[in-house]
Amino acid sequence: MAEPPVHAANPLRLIGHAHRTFARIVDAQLRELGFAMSQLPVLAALKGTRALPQAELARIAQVEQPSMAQLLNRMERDGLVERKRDPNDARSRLISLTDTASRRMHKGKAILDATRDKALADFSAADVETLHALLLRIAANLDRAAEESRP
Amino acid sequence: MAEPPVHAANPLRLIGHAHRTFARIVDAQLRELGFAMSQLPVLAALKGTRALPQAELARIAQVEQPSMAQLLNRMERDGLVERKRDPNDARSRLISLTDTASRRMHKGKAILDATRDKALADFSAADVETLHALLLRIAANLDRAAEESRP
DNA sequence: CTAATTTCAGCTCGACTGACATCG
DNA sequence: CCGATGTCAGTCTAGCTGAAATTA
Repeated sequence: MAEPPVHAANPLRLIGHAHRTFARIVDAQLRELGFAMSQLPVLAALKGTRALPQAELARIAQVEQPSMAQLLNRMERDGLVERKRDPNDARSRLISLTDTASRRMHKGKAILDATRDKALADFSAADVETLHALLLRIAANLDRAAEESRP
Repeated sequence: MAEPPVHAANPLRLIGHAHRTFARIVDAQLRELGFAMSQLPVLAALKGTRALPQAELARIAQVEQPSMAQLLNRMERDGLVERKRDPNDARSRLISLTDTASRRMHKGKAILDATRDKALADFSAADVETLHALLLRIAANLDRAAEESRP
């Protein structure tokens, strides 16, 4: 007994497993392009608009600010983004995409979408809608819980 | 414009966000007890049964073997588990809980369950069932996709 | 003086690769 | 001797917290 994986009625465990597997598949394919999954929200946010400060990117990607700083360090190292001093605020540095990142990013998006489609292969439109609605409720509940514990 | 988080019709992004938020909340509370969320599957698997080899724990917790080895290193360092040589197989070492871990783990489980209940606060039993079924399908699709890319 | 922005240091968790030992 | 199995060692992402430095 107690042999099968212990999902035991906890959807949150399944959520974690799905997330890790998805990231593993996507990252393996993106690596050949010099990208990573975590970078895609940054690329998408910067594509087509003006340069943005680090804190704004952290807010958009929904990660903590130091996590975004580390991510941008790697992206700068890999030639995907540039940091330029903000002429109006010496504390701030504005992030913008390099040309190569700008040119290559649509391929990354395609990989992400293709893998998402595999994950949802046998889903009807109604299934996707149902799942999305349930996940939105969970996310809202958790965001509220997180906010309550750190006021 | 372009202000809202970019969930943009991708349930996998919502899954990632839910997973991180959940882990952050649970870990913050478990830290006060000297636990971490990732350790709970190990504690649960070892509670009440015989000692198990590392590879078996990795299978149960659904992480790769080196990840489990690292996790057990930290748990051994913190006095939660012990490794003893397997008398029947000199390659293998059997993992078992220490008394203190055994005594404290129910509190950890309680925290996990309480946070799960917050996440699913407004869910009916049918909602939970529906979500679970949808997630199982996604997990199966992704596991298949992962297996195909690494044969 | 206070608040905002970024940076730095240190930690956990997970993945991967490659090596090594041992079993059958 | 050989293939399979169990473990270990090293490196890399990606996230977190907490604290310091700079400047508005």
